[in-house]
Amino acid sequence: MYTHVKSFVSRLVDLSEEEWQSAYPLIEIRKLKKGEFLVREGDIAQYIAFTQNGYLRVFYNHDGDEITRDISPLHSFVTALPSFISQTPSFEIIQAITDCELLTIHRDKLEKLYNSYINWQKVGRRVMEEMFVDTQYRIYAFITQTAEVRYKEMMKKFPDIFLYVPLQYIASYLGITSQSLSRLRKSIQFED
Amino acid sequence: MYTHVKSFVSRLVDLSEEEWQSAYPLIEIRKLKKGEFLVREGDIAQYIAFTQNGYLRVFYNHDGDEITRDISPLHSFVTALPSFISQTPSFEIIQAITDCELLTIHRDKLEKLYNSYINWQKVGRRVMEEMFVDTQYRIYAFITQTAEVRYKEMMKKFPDIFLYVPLQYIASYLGITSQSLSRLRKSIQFED
DNA sequence: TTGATTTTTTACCATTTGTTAAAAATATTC
DNA sequence: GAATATTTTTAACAAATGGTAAAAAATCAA
Repeated sequence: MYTHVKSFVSRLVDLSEEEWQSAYPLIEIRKLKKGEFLVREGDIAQYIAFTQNGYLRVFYNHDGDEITRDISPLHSFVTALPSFISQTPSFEIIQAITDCELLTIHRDKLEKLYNSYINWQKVGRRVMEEMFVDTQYRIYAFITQTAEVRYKEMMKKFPDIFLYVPLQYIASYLGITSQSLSRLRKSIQFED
Repeated sequence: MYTHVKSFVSRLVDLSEEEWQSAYPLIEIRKLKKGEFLVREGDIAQYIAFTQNGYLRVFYNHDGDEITRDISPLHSFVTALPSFISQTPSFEIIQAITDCELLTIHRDKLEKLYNSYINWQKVGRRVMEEMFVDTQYRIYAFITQTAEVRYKEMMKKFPDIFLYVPLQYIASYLGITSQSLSRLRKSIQFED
């Protein structure tokens, strides 16, 4: 049940059995059908989710376009952080790209867990550090790489995502239009 | 002395006088002349810095080009995080753009502080959350905005940086060449 | 399966940004 | 202050990506 989240967290902080036991009762399992929403625009994000199964995308509406900030890798944490932190209405939307099974924890319960165990507080910090570093690398990619290189790197890093996620979302994640991605894919086709 | 860092941290977590007192002895003041380095390529980042005064840039060498990932706003935390976290040689370089006065804390002492006070652990988490959210906004900007808009937004948000920081670093931060920035500035000149 | 809807591809032209090289402006050093 | 080095600007052309429109392909729903 908790295998994936345990191995994710254990990589960052070594938690005692007691610390784990105190967390389990706080976790709620939530299933989303493809297309369903975890957070709608204007909602206050109450949950952080771990993707036990399936893929989520985080996006927002920008002049009628949906801008994809994130496509969650399998077995990773996802939330609309600006809303989750400050409990303000979310501009970010979280939607299931495929059927999903999520382990979620409510903000208030997480806060309590953080305040009861210094090690859980540490998990929160370490997870954030990792997410920050990942995002930094993505910024470096935007500065130094063409869309073609970003696309190829993404295929290498997340091959599974390409099996399940519509290209239009991938295009937006890469910072280009779906037409540009299509052209780019065509030109790659003839390379090898 | 600690006014700026205290107001930065207090915005995130409410710390007791005792918690502050335990932190002060760990802080080392470090002055850098313009051009000096806080972290060199290959160093292991041992310190996190708070810019009491002056501006730092974080960059790395990419095929002979210096790619600027960050120009630190006044009164903010700076470190080469990938190296700092994992204590591996840093590809990121931190250099003083102007004369700087930094409040620094050594990694081991910070780790001890984190492990002694749940509230300091919380500060670490909250700082990371903020940095992550800021970086997300920057990614949104890369996806949705032209370099011209990114430049204008940057001028609005950090007008002081333009007084002290060479344009070539700003260009790199914006993800364009200094030639493009120059052209862009010229075209803006005649708008109003 | 068929018809409707959504997604992806194609094509053409416009815009943005990169590349290279040189000139001009500014800062640094002796 | 003159000489040198560095930074910024300019220009012409090249490459990458966007915008628009429409067709083709794939997917979904009745």
